[in-house]
Amino acid sequence: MSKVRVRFAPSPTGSLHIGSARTALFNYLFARHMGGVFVLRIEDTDMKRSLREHEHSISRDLHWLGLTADEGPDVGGPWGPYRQSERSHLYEEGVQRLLAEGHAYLCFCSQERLDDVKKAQLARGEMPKYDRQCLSLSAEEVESRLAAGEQATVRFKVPPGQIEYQDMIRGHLSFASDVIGDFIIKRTDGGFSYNYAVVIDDMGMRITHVIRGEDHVTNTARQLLLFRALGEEPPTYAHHSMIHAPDGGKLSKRHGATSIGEFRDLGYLPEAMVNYLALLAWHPGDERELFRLPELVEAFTMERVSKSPAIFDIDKLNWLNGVYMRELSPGRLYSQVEPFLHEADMHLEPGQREVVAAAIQSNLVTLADAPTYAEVFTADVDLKDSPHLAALREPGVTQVFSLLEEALAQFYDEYLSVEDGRAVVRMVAGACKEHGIKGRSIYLPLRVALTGRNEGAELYYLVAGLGRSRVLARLEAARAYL
RNA sequence: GCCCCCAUCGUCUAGCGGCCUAGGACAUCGCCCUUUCAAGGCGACGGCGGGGAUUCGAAUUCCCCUGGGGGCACCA
Repeated sequence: MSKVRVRFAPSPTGSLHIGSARTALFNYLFARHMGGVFVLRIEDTDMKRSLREHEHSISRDLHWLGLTADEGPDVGGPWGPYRQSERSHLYEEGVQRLLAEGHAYLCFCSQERLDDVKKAQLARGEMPKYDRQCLSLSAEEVESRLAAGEQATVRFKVPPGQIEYQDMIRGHLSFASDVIGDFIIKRTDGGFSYNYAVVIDDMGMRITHVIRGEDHVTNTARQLLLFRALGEEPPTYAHHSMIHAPDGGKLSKRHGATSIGEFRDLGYLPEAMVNYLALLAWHPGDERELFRLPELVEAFTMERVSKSPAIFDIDKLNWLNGVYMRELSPGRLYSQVEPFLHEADMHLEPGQREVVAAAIQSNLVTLADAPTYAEVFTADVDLKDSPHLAALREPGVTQVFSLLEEALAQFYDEYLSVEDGRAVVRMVAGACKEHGIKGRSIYLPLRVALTGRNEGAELYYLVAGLGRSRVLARLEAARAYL
């Protein structure tokens, strides 16, 4: 059996959508699992809407997800070029062959006539399809109209019969070919249609498995017919379901983020995206839920891809994002979170970075939440704005403040490690116990004095991450409210 | 209108004729841990769209209905 070759074939008319990203993921997983090759092909036949800028952003997003292609416009490969816009000669060759062998014919119908025919068919309740007006044109007439400078398209002559194939996900699929009209394969502007170009490319790039969205199932019939006419063996197809919005409809901007780039900007980790997208239509067969890319490669099989559409659920993505953020070491978490802090004009001292990262780690849903939780470590606090001052008026608080000052005096560095922070708080608590000072005079009062708030990270994180001078200054300021 | 696909908790899903009193995860709620917020642990709530048929037996097979989605371009 020949080596598996799959392709992900986006058209560069926008950024990478999460639906396309999942298609790319399934292609990647199948290829890697089978020890095959993952090809990236750019479908830029529509010159009007295709932008090189979009191609780059798609590549960047794929790379961010870890879905690197083995062959493609950036890395090359033996069956290129990998942009449809650079493959015109191959398409032309095929068109000439189809024309010569009677599988295609020239059509001179105007757009207006085509629209009228379609309208009439729709009115009669028929499936709209080309009425084959130009199929019966004589060679002489074609010749003379061409000579007269008339514009023509090339249409594929759809043969009668039944089209059947085995879909890896959907099983046996069958279409009557008379429901599809003679479709255009070459446009008047000289460009080639999607359904045709795809066949020439899948053929030329030796693609063995086509894994794509369900929106392509009816295209498959056309493509299969083309393969047959060209005398080539078609690839095996697998059509996965689509991603729906929470209301069951199409996923659109009004439901929030829809592109991979947006999710990245919102502070989601690629691990979470990959894991979530995989789980959206695939199941490992056991009860595991957490999968990084290599584990997915290992476990992925097409048999376990679901047929039914899935609704995008931000809550589960959020949960996964939290899981992966909590797995990061404080240092790595800080570097992930740094751009978001800077974006919020928040700059942490080197000495406090890891402490702060550790302090806020369990609060984060996305990296973008970091400034909200880290703010307490950098912002100035004016206690007179605090609604929690009553907490300071517990017996013994003055003494507690002094005990903290004393404990802190044993350290020289401005910022303490989490461990030293813990030790300081332990010292204070121990001394308080000796002096008979109760907990309610310790924890809340200190928290309010240091932050003005009544909730937040553990006290030892605050002590360590705030830094000696800030802690001492705030205790001093808080004395005015005792 | 015509063609194709899909259908288990709110959501993602397990289930491929008896292991189902339908399992897991997210969300929700409760308890525990924590003198705070989270995180974490434990638990609760919650589902086979409807109707026929096959079978000793159906969430699982078949048919119809209903609902949802996709397609029907000189777009990809």
